[in-house]
Amino acid sequence: LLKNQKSKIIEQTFVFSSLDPADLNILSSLTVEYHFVPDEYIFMEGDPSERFYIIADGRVRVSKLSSQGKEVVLAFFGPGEMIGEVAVFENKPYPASAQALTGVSLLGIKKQDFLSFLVCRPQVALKIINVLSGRLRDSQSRLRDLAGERVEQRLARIMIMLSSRIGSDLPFTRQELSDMAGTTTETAIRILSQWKERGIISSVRGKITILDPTRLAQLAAGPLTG
Amino acid sequence: LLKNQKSKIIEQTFVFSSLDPADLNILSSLTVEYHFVPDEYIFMEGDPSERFYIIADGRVRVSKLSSQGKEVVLAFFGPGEMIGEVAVFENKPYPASAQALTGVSLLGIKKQDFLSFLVCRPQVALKIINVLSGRLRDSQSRLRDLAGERVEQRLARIMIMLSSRIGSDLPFTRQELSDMAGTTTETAIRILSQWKERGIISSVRGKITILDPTRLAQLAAGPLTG
DNA sequence: CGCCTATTTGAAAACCGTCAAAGTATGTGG
DNA sequence: CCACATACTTTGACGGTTTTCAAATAGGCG
Repeated sequence: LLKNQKSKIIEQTFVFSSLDPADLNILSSLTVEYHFVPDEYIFMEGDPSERFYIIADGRVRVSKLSSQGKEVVLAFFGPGEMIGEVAVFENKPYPASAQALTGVSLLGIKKQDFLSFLVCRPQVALKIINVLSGRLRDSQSRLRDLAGERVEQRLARIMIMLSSRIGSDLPFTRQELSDMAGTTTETAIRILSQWKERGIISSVRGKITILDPTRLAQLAAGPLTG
Repeated sequence: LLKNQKSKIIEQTFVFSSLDPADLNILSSLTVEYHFVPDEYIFMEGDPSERFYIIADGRVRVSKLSSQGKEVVLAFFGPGEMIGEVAVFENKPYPASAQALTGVSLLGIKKQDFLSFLVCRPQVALKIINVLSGRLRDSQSRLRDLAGERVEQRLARIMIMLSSRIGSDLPFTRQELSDMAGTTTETAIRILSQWKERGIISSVRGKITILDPTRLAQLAAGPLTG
């Protein structure tokens, strides 16, 4: 990839959108390009963290394993988003695994290079604070859901969250949804079957379409409380 | 409080520990002192966020409510830690409620004052990034636990996490523990009773003492897997 | 067509929550 | 100092949600 193309990709991310051309140039010269095929792991939970990545193209799933080997999906990320940054800022191993869902192109930046770059660019630091704050908010909201809400509600909320990001066509299997909601494939299937009967969703293999966002939102809000 | 005393408090926090005396002076002049009695709410989930707080003294519980009104505890904080910063950085309402557990003294800093201060102090911004990264890591680790582990394991992990921060004497009721683990008081009691019989813990009203950290760690790791 | 994966369904059981009741510390006021 | 209120702890029984295990069906792709 040419440095010019790298700059274009970097410029389109939220975190680096305010960089002037000179800084953009410096930053892009610090990046190295990486490619992954579908299902390939970009890094694994516990790996030493050498760099973080900006997603240039494709979709990435970030997950952790429970002690029983059950996969718990933390988040999905797409073009323009960062992954692996928590490990870099804490100077610790990656806290979760990242797996390519599609073909994925990444720009990687070495830990030390980036920290040096950051010290002189408080604007970028503030944007990173912003991104981390948003992720923390999401994460804590999901904590509340997992600790306090029933499976049906959790599934509804996950689907609403996903549809707000990628539209009403959700390219996920029931297993992927159940991993996100912290439940099992079978339970997810049973609940989605009910929804299908009631006309709230339709689905074909590996894809779910939300037909009635209003009723889905009612389900997400909880059982008839008044 | 004298400005000098405020500076001493601020200086002892991780985030502001590297500030030089001049900056320390500026920052402490931006703070206002607040006091809360036990059980009083410092702010509520959904309140507009005007400022964030540094804890000078006392302990604070941060929690969210589920749709059924069940309280889910996100974290406890003590002297030198920040609360309410996510709301400030995102310029959104507080995502959770903060309640004083003991008598609490706080230093509050207005949103806009702090953001202006931060723009010129990248060192502080980097420390904040560090703190947020750590909290995100914790939060995601708890997500994994809630989604993938059994109640006994979650309780064991919570207690280990707490004891690593405040020692082997845990000043919490079973209800507080159950709110942290995302379970009910009764279930927490049943499990802790078993542990007491097995000599892993002892307890008096409102306080639990860990007697056998090794076996507790085994429980946290999960059922005999091999 | 054959293989792999996704979806579906059923039955049984485990885990945990809910409800109810009683016992036990702690502190308060008389 | 005792009585009483309050909050924490304990125990039992029951039931519901969800998981687990098993097996069958169906869609997509080489």
